[in-house]
Amino acid sequence: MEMHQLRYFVAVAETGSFSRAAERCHVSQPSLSQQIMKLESRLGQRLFDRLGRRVVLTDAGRLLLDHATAILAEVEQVERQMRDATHTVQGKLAIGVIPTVAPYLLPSAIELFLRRYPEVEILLQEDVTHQLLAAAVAGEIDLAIVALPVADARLRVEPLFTEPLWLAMPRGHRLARRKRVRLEDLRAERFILLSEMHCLGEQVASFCRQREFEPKVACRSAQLPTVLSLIAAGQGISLIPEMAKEGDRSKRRVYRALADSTPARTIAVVRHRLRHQTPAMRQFIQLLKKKGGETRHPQP
Amino acid sequence: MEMHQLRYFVAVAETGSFSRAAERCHVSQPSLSQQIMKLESRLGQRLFDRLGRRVVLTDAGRLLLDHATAILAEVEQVERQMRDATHTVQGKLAIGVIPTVAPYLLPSAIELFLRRYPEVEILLQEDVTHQLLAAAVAGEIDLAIVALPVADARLRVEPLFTEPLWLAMPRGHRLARRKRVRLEDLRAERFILLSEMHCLGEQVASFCRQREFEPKVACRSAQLPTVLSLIAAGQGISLIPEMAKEGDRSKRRVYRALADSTPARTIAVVRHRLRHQTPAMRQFIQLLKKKGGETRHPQP
DNA sequence: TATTTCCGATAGGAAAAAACTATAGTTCGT
DNA sequence: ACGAACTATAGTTTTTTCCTATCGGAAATA
Repeated sequence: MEMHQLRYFVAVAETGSFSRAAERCHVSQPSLSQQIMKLESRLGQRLFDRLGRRVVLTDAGRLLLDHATAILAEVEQVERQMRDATHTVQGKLAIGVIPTVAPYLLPSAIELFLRRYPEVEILLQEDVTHQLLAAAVAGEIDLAIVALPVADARLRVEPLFTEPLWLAMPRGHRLARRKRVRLEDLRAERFILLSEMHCLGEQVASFCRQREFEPKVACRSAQLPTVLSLIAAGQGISLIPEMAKEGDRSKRRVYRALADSTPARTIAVVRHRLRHQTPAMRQFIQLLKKKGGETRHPQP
Repeated sequence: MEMHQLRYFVAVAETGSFSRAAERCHVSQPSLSQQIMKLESRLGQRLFDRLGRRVVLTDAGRLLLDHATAILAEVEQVERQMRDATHTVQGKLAIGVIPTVAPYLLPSAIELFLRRYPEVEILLQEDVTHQLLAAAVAGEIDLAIVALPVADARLRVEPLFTEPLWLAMPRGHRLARRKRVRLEDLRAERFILLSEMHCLGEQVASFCRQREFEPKVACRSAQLPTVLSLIAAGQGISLIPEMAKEGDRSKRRVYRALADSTPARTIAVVRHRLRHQTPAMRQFIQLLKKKGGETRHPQP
């Protein structure tokens, strides 16, 4: 049962004539007759009674007509939709975000985006970098928002912005009194870090190691709010991304920049190098860039 | 957009691989790849992202997948239905019947038939012979139940049964006293006939003319119940088919057979000579024959 | 009734489409 | 870096579809 056979069939049913149907379908009458006969033999049913000059549907033909018109209508609809889809921002958009970015950057970005493009359905996946990169490689998500570095030849990395990490400590901490805090001053401090799964945990640790001291780790937590709570409770200090600092409305913590060397992280969009880019993807990335540029320091 | 392209497309989407899809579809991998590419160019959209070893749907592909599976499911369904239809008594059955037969023969026949074959939908058309024959020729009805003679080379005529016409008169009529009524006795009577449109009207008139007398027509009515009422009211006599006589529960009319020559009419099924016969048609005709044979005199 | 017209089916050959084999060019895991 | 796995390309063959010409039957016309 082929599509053109259904087209010919409907044409005959509607015109009541093989000749007129052939004309309408821009084929010769014998070609059309053959295709109808082929369809009939495939279905094991006569579809038309050839009553001399007139051609009428058999009962089987009437049954087929309903389905045939439905099928052709669906085909037409999907073809139209596909043509529209070329330039329309629509469809599903699967985004992966790391947990130390998700709650600060995404809600407002998604709200803005959906207001502008209500035809898009966003599927959000929050997970650690490793998982997100695997998902991007596997094609399970359209794009991942993670922190650099990302080293995978299969992925295309596009930096969005760089934000500083702030030294966070409890209100009344000895370092909080100083105007300028140097890295050296942190040697004696106990650090509260995220678990090794989270890139931010490792970033802070490796930042310290690069400056040649091994941070004393008081505790490794699974999520940033817990880290902040522990800091407020006086259990230690940490380096906190600016977007988290700005979201922090509590008076129990204070933030200081490091005077001598500024730790920072760069947030980037990552997608599969071979993945086709839909208008929705393009627009969303553009929005993220704009949003990053507004409040933070963009970086090439 | 061809059916096999949709089949290939769904196979790739489900297996996540061109090679495995080709295997499933029993074609070579290059053939399948080409058809997918052809489909993509026809729709103006990439359907899959070829991510090295893995193949995943694009957004457009996801959209198409929904429609494609729906279309293929409908195709499969209709093919199954068509195969069943070969031997199943089902579908629509358009029947035409003349008014002097319809109310007596059809209700019980249809009820019996539908109880046996509930999958059939019967469309009843009640009209005079001329119209019914035209409808049969045009293929608008599957079969017509009319009275003979029918002279049209395009139609196939199958007699069902022959039934006598009874002389009907008002209770207390002078002829009602006689045991045997002869044709000769009718010369003086006034006849109540159906209009010329109805075959029965002409049949009675021509029956008389064949016996070489012109009936005196008191009135020509549009339907048989009216004729019966007028007879009861003493306005005249008529010749009434046996099936109408048997349906007559009134005491105000009496019926007599004609002694010398028995007028009769033969009821037949008529259908287009070239029309394909469905199981439903075959079964319905068989039922009519059986029904006719039970109560009346079948005729070859 | 004979004739013309209309229309679908058939026959045979041409064109188009889809299939295959072989192989090139990637990607990706070891 | 090598080899296995996979898709794309090239060139050819097979299958399918389409066309022209014509037949044959049915219906309208003369």
